[in-house]
Amino acid sequence: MTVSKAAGKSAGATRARRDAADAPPEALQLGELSEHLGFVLKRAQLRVFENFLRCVASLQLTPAQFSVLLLVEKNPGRNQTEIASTLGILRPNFVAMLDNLESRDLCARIRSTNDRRSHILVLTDKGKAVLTRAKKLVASKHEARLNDVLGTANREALIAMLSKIANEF
Amino acid sequence: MTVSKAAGKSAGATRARRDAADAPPEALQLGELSEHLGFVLKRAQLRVFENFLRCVASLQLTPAQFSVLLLVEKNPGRNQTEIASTLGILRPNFVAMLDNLESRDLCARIRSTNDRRSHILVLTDKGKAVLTRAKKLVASKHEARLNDVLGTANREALIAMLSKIANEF
DNA sequence: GTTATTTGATATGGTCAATAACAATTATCA
DNA sequence: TGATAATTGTTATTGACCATATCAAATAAC
Repeated sequence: MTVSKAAGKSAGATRARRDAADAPPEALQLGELSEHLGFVLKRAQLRVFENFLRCVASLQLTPAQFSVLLLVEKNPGRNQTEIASTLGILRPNFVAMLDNLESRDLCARIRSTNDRRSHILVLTDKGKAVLTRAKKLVASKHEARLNDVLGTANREALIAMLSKIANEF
Repeated sequence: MTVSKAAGKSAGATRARRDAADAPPEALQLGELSEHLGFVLKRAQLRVFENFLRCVASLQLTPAQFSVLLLVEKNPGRNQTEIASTLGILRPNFVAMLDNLESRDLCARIRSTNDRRSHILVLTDKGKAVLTRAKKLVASKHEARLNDVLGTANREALIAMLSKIANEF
């Protein structure tokens, strides 16, 4: 990674390595790339998810799992199809996710008495407690970091723009 | 997906379906979720990638492939390790990607005369032509759509904030 | 000149996303 | 009512990505 020769810049004509006096290899130029929305968006998203995982590492929650717990808390009495589709998760892929949360006693499936095909989702007491702790960690460590980097006003503007893109693009 | 009963809202006590006169089932409340950076960021990114794929569908380029072509064009004479690591792609995973681009005659691997371990990457003539067409499609269809949704000033502010997050978070 | 490092490549496993299909249950309607 | 269609949760399966270990060839370092 550090031995490449900058085009036409090396002192020796056919030399594979730099002399001690040579300049370090130049960093690659991103060029246009850094102006493309998709590129910066993807990179920012990866960083934010990394940071989220670190912030709630003590609770072993992924962003997706956190979203499920939040949505179930906010919408008690809904079934798997409703919760999954709201999060953009396909029903088949939601099964293993719920198996995980249920095996950790964070969430429970309850057969609906109205429609015995469906499973009503609820948070367990442990699930509520974990979610409360997770919210505190996310607010104090994760979202607070965003305020440090951007400032509160910019933070709100960013969220608004991203929501607009998610809804209107 | 449309038969669930809102908690305590249904007229009939143990009825599984709505009467024709019943209100439509309420949409789920996102609540806090829509204020969480990771959530809106991920959703925006998925929409943007979808839109990108549609805009350059005629050229059969993914965002990742477009990034590779752009970076190779901007940095002629670099090897696989350098291009891949700059894009955050691991070297093993970059091999198949290059196999694809090379099989389509968009990109070529050339054994370096300086260091015969490494492959210098260059765009073929066809690769240059495809990239030129891709840039035009992306500018006129994809990035232009962002301007329509946000306005030019906000677009630039958004890119700046996302870059800051990608670099400083 | 022997050993360590680097480059591209292969093999492999893990996590997600997407589709088809199935049993149980419920909806539709002749 | 009874036959048919649709829905719910589930399984199986596939492909796209991401990550680690390892290898042969070439080079670096001592």
